[in-house]
Order: sequence, then C-alpha cells, then structure tokens
Amino acid sequence: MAYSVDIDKKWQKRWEESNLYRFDTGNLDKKLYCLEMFSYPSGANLHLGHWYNYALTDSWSRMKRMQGYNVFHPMGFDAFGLPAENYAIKTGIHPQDSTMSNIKTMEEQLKALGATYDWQYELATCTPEYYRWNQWIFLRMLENDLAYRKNAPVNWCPKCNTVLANEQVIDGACERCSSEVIRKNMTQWFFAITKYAQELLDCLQDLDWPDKTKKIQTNWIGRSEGAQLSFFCEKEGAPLYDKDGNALKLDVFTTRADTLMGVTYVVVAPESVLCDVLTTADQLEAVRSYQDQTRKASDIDRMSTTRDKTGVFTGSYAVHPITGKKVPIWTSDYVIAGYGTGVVMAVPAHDERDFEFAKKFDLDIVRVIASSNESDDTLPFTEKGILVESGEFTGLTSDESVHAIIAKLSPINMGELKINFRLRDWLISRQRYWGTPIPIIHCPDCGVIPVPDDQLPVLLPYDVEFRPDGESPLKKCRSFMDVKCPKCGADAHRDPDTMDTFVDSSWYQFRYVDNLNNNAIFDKTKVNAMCPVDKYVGGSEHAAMHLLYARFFTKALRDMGYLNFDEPFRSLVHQGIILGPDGNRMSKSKGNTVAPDAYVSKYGSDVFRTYLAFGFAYTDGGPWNDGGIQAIAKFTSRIERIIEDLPSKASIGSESFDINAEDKSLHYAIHYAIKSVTHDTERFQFNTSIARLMELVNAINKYQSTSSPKAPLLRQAGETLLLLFAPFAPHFCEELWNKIGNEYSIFNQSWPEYDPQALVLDTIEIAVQVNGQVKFKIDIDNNADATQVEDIVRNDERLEEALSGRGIVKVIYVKGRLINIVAK
RNA sequence: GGGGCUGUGGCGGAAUUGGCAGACGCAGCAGACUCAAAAUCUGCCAAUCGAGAGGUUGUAUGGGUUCAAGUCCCAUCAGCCCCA
Repeated sequence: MAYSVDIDKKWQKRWEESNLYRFDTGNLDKKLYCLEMFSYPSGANLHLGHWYNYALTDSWSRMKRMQGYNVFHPMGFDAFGLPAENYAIKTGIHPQDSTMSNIKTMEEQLKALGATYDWQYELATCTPEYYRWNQWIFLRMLENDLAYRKNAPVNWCPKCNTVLANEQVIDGACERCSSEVIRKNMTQWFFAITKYAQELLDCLQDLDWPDKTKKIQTNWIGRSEGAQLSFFCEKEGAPLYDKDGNALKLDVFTTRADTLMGVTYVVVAPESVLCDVLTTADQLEAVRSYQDQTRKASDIDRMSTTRDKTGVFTGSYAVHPITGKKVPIWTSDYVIAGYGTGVVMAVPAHDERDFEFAKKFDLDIVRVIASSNESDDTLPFTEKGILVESGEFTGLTSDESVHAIIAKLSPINMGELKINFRLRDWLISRQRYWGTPIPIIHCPDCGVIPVPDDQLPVLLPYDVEFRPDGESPLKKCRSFMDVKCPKCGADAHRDPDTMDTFVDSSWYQFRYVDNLNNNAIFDKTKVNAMCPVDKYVGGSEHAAMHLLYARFFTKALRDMGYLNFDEPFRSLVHQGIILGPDGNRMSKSKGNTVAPDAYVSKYGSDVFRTYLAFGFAYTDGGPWNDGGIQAIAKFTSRIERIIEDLPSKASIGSESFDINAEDKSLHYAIHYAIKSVTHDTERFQFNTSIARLMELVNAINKYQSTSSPKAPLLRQAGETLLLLFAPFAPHFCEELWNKIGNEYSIFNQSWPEYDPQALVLDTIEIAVQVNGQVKFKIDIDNNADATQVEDIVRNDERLEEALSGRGIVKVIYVKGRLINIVAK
C-alpha cells in the first residue's frame, strides 16, 4: 500500500493502543523535558504556524527518544482570553462552550499530526482545577509583598463605556466603535516583578537562548545607572509641604547629573498627581484643558522625539538644590508618569527634547558642558565633556562632576546615586470575564481581604451578561459579587476583575509535571526532578512578556520555597513565520492563507511535515511554495521503491565479500548521512537534515545500478535511511520498517551512530590559491602534512602560469581544505 | 521616535562559524524509455567574454581589516518585526 493518510491513521491507532508515548516516571535520570508553547484554542483549525512549531519540535524530540532519552512531551491549552469573550458578545455563544468545543477539535487535529504527546498530562487553563492555582499563587504573592494595589491608567472607550486592552485600541480609537480612546485611572492589582529586575538581568547570560531574545529582555528591563536629585518647590510664593508637614520634594532621575547646573526648568507628567498639586489657581484652566488633551495620546506617540512639543506652565517654581535659584515648573506630555518618577529636570542645552521645548516656549538655555576634545559642541550638545559656568564644579569632567555633585547633595538628602529600571511592575487586573477571578473580597469594614485558601477556587460563574454597557460582566453578576466578609461576616463584595492571561502561562510548564494534583499546585520533588524545561520552542513575539513573566514566577516560587532552581527554560528556540505564497503575512483579508488540512488529506501528514522541515530555514520561516510539497511526495516514493527492492533479512548470508570502491562509497554515504542528520537535527536545522537524506537516497540509487551490489550493505543502507528519516516521517517509516520484517516500533530502535573510520577518505581534493584566488585543484593523500602538500604544489607545472612571474612570499596550508600561496 | 533582525542564482535555501560561494530541491532546457502522454531515469543550469580550452566579474551599495571576507569593522540603502 502506497503511503497515504490511511497509513497515518493505522499507526496513530497502534501507537495509542500500545501506549508508545507514555512517559516513564521511573527513569528520570535520562529525562528530557521538551515543550512547545501551548496554543490558544481558536475557532479555526490548527494553522500552518502550529504545524510548523509542533511537527518539527516533535521530530526533534523523536530523535532524542531514539537516542535513549526519556522524553517528557506534554501538550495543553492556553484557554482563557479575549477572543472567546468577543466572540460571545458577537454571537451569544458562551466562552466556556466555544472554548471547550474548540479544544476538542484541536485535540483531534493534534493527534492527526502524529506527535509524541502523552495526553495524560494535558491541561487547559480555563478549568477550575488549573485556575484555582493561579488564585493560590496570587495569595502567596500577596503574603510575600509581591502583589499590591495601586491606581493606574487604563484605556477607556467613552462610548462603549468599557476598558479596552491595548490590542483593541487601533490608532488611538476603539476597535469596535471607532470613538477616541482616553486614559482613565483605576485601582488595580500589580505583581512586583521589578523586585527581581536585577536578577532577571543577571541570569540571562547563562541561558541557552537566542542572543536577540536576550537582548530584547535586556532592553525591556532597561537598567540605567544615574542619580536621583531633589528639588523643593514653591507655589503662589510659599513653600509646599506634603501631608506629613515636610517640605515637598520633587524627585527626578537623571543619567546626566553632571548637567544639573544647566537646569532651567522642571517638567511634570500631566497625568501625575503632582501636576494637580503644583498647578496654581491662575493656571488651573490651562492645565486642565491640557490634561484632557493628553489623555488621548498614546505613550508611544508621546515618547517620539519628532513630535511637536506641547506644554503648559503650572504656575509653580522649583528650587535648584545647589544654587537656590527658582526655575519654572511646566507640564508636558513628553514626560510620562509611569516612567521613573514622572518628573524630569530639563537641561535644554544638553538634551534634544528639552532643547526643542525650550526653543518653542522661549525658556532659558544655559550651556554647562563643553567639548573636551575640540569636537563640534553646538547646542544641543548631548555628549559628555568638561563643565563650564558651573560654579565650584567648573573644570571637572562629566564623570568627576557626578561624584562631586552627589557628594555635596547627599549629606542634605537632596541627591544620591541610583539605579533605575525601565521595567514596570506587572499590571494583572483585567476588567474582563473570561479569566481567573482575583481571589479578593472587599469589605466595607475590614477593607481588602484575601479569600482563605480552603475556599479556593473562586469559581467563575457561568450565567453572566456579556452585553457591553460599561460594567464588566462579573460586576453585574450578583450571585458572584455578593459575599460575606471572611473576617467579620458583614456583607461584602468580590473583586470584579480577572487576571491577565499571562499569569496562566507563567507557570504551566511546572503544572504539566503534576497536572492532576488536587492538593497542591505541584509536588516539589517532582518539579525539581523534571524541571527546568530542557528545550522550549515557540514564537519570538513572546520574547519580552511571556518569557520574562515566566522567569519572574520561577524566581518568586523559588524564594517562597516551592521549587529550587532559578530559571524555567534552559534552552530556547524560536521558529520563524511562514508567509503566504505572495511573501506577505498570511491573513484572511489578503486571501493568502494556506490551510494544512487539504495537503494532509491529499499527501498524508508525513509529506506535509517533511516539506515544512525541508522548505525553510527553521528559525527564519519564509514564503509558502506549493511546488515544494510535490518534491517531497516524489522523494518519499523514491524511498518506498528503495525499500520495496530491499533484500529480505532471510536472503542475507553470513559470508564475507571483498569491498570494492562502490561499496566503500556507499558505506561513506551512510555514515556521512548519520553524522550530518544527527548534528543538524540537534540544532533545529531540519532543511539540511533532509538534504543529507536526499543525498543518501541518491547514493543508494546509484549503488543499486552498479554491477554487483551487496545485499547486506544495501539492507544496512535502507534500514539506516528509515531510522534517520523516522523523526520527520513517523507513520511512513513505521510502515516501511514493519514491511521489511523488523520489529515494532521503529521508535524503540536506537538512533544510528556513525563510524569515524568510514568517513576517512584515502585521497582528498584541495584547492590551490594564489593570493586568495583559486587557480587549480590537486588530489593529495589524506595524511599528507603541510610540507608534503607544499612540495606537490611547487612541483605542479600549473603553478608557474598561476604565479605569472611573481615570487612566493609565504605559503599557508589549511588542512584538508586549501593551500594559499602569497606571491609578489 | 526608540530597539531588534534580515539582505546570496529565475525561486526556497546551503556554506564545517574567517578557508574552493551557490550543497539539496523547485522551476527551466536537452536527451533516454514510449505509438504517444504521464510517471521514471540521465545530463546541463550565477553573470559575462570565448567555437573551445579557459579567462573575468560576482553574496544590497561604498569603504576598511586580513595571506584569505557571504561571514569581522564603519557608513549608506532597502525590507521585516517588536514597543507593557
């Protein structure tokens, strides 16, 4: 029977019945935890991106299995999230119903892919058995001061009366009704990821992760060394005090404390509380209207350096900590409340944005830094240099002056060296239904009260109203909201928000290991034995958020005593993106999508999988090409023919035979294929692995047509070919392995090992270069050393012509590759 | 705006990490088998000059380092991705 989707089904059934992929919990010494990022169960079928990620990582793990590793390869579903809820608003179909039915479909399709998943370890984040532990972690974070509440801005659509996620805001407008989105403050929950900022940065270097991912995280964390300086302030002619009666200080963070003497004004973010405090009665109207205006701008726009500068004077003044001089306090949207302290000292002479702002509003510009090396220092001059016009600091270099300035300010508590991180604490509250309820009760008397552990899970209610009318669905659900205070018994209400779904995916890699545990989040011993994940594969779009959050959770759980390692994912690979045939990202609106199902039913899963392996550089991806899959179908039928003609086991006698050159060359081809396929597959270079297998097929075909092919050698070649190809085309190879009378299963066989001796050739060809340019080639003995090779070349008649009269200056021999003659 | 990545034949892509550029495949061309077609097999296939042997140029562009650069450095151009 020729290979088809029926062969797929036949072996999928057999594998399942024989529990071939059941993980062996008894042999953890050789465990290997291989994990792909789990998927969101969307309505559509498994798409090409899923196949590309899952099928090829499966090939990798199959090789590992054959190499003797006890591979743990689970699969699950990232099942909470916005799309299901939006779908419910549109169609009235409940997120739970649509999600559960999508999961069912995807399970079927994942099985059709023919992967080695052990489905006993499956999980779905939307089940109470899972999200209960999100709540449990939240409570532990709360106990350990890693969770707290504060006011933070949300995107608010005034027409829909609802909070929008960032991805629902398109060009500053609501994706549903197109009205302008504004920023609005709400009290929300945060996880204190910034407490781990330094460790998250420090541990990066030891991870086997792509450099660019590490770089993205480094930038995301954004460590900068600088100073925090303080300014007292005056409003309506009198000093300002805070609520404790101390003089109010404006703290600013700067990496350029050396420019302090050039400060000519101070800027506060319009949305910060300080802005309201500082605004004088005269300026109130102007500031209010400016605040309204900036609520509409996104942070990205606001940080743009090309944007036209806007701003308003608050009416108050800051007092320079060294000169005592008063400088005006402005508010402008180029300062953002969430970043640093929300206040900056402006030094227009030495900062481009300050310069532009000062020009526009006619503020003073005072040079305090001059070039130290005669280079052009036209203002704004943003480099370091020598201080000028800086009183006692004049003449110091920028670096020296920072220490001098801090030395002066630090004793009076007006300045200190400080490290600042760009990383912000993680806002986890979502004003949404389809997520994990936050296990908090708000009591009018006792305040914020955590739900006791023994009352978990706080179940997400099923009967809710999805109509968007300004209230989150949970808030309208009386049966959910109304609750007694666990402390005093008074009427209280639950927190109406749910958690960001990144919470779910921050620790699922640990839950897989002990997914059925009803008494604990997971067993510590099991997790310590099975984790961290040895190979993690998923899209690079998660480089910053998911991967950082999961690292944070690991460290937090470690410090709370629930596990004892530092990092969740030891080794990481990102697959590329497969584009439509037109080279654009696939999308329904462009009409360039490619659905795997049609190809799988036409050619079988293995042809499709192999094409994915062969057609692209795995980490790059690239445009889909229909022709390529034909080539793979042709390739598999060539293998089928080779295997059909393979000498049977019985026909192979034990008598020895003389080895001729053709035998030797096939023997070489076999071992060369073993070596390169092993090496390339290990590194996720699937395309070259398949290329080497094609070469082996070519070599076998060539050998078959020689005068006296030897049966044992042919048999060995055929079997090796099947073993090496099995990870890519598992059903196909299992079928052929069975057909040639070998025992079930091919995946219980050992991965072939190459014999280095087989790869040693008697003679090799090397290139002869003159000044780096190849002139001719010579055959040399494999063992020849540099002097012997040089002799051969010097005696070669072609050399004279190549030199064309020049003399030999130097000779460089690169063993087995080339010899370069430097001539003049 | 900031940050990151990529640039190699008609196409997808290789290149032992600084050592013979274009492996492997697609498409194309020529041939074998066939009454014919399909399938299969064999050969050719970067550009340019040359009948040929062979020469010259060539990895986005311009410079640089090196005995040697697709690979390292600087600048420019183009495309793609990310930004709580």
